[in-house]
Amino acid sequence: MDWSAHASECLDEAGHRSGHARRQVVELLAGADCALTALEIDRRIESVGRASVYRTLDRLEQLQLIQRVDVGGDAAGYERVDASGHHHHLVCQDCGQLSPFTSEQLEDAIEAVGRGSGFALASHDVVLRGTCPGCGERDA
Amino acid sequence: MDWSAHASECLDEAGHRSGHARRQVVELLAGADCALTALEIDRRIESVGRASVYRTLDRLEQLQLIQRVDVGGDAAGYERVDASGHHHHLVCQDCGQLSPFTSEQLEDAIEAVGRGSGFALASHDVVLRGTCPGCGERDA
DNA sequence: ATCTGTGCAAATAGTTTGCATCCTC
DNA sequence: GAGGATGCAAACTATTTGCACAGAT
Repeated sequence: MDWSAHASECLDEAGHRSGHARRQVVELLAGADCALTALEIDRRIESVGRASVYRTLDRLEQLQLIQRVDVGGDAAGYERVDASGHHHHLVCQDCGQLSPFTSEQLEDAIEAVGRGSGFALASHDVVLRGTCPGCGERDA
Repeated sequence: MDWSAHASECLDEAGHRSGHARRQVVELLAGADCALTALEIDRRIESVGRASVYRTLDRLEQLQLIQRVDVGGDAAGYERVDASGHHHHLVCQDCGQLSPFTSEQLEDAIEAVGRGSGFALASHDVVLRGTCPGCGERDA
């Protein structure tokens, strides 16, 4: 089952109804490569009110079907949470492009911090900023 | 030399002048335990316009004397960059408290990701969210 | 039929900008 | 004295809320 079907099911089980706005937002997120901001989503979908985009994102986040990603810009990004894999983000300071990465070593280190801190960790974000290969070449 | 003197010096060298607002913002940040938002700073300082707070924060960030910290709330936090040490943040989802931590293992893992990605890393943020020991106890 | 989802418009919150004035160098 | 720093108020951007109505169950 793909994410969009899974998301719809979870929303239904949580007692939410399926409207036209919700379907479109879920659809878009299902096909997205990486995080999208609420405004990007709103712009890409005709005939859906901005408020509905925000409300749908809230519900999805509450159910942990999507995750908020703060990469330092003005607007918050949202991307689906895949059962398959958890990832983090590299942000290019020049072109603004967002690329995902994974690192077991990193996850291990975070887990160790959690154990040492006494906090019961629920989630975590890692954002690396720098110059991507493409932009680095251009400058050189 | 403490941070506030260092910051003033850097600002001067960058060609900025020292006014009453700048002095107060630097002073506050120098004594802060962890990140403060622009609005917190504004509220804590009488007789300084909000715009001056933002402008001073911009200049400090540009010179890398402070660092912006996004912990997921609505407002961005700012905290001084100490030569001594670089740290990250644990956020309690219940009480909202922010605590700093350091981890060499984590820094190593990040460096490794940088090498593997082709990105020239400039900076990075790590935010861990969970329940702090105090709030965990209270719930139990 | 009921009660939630939706769209619009207005309200809010954080941040930025324009401009006249003050004050540092 | 010149030019940056400051404060105020207005502008802006992202996000939230109130409300009437359409639509899902």
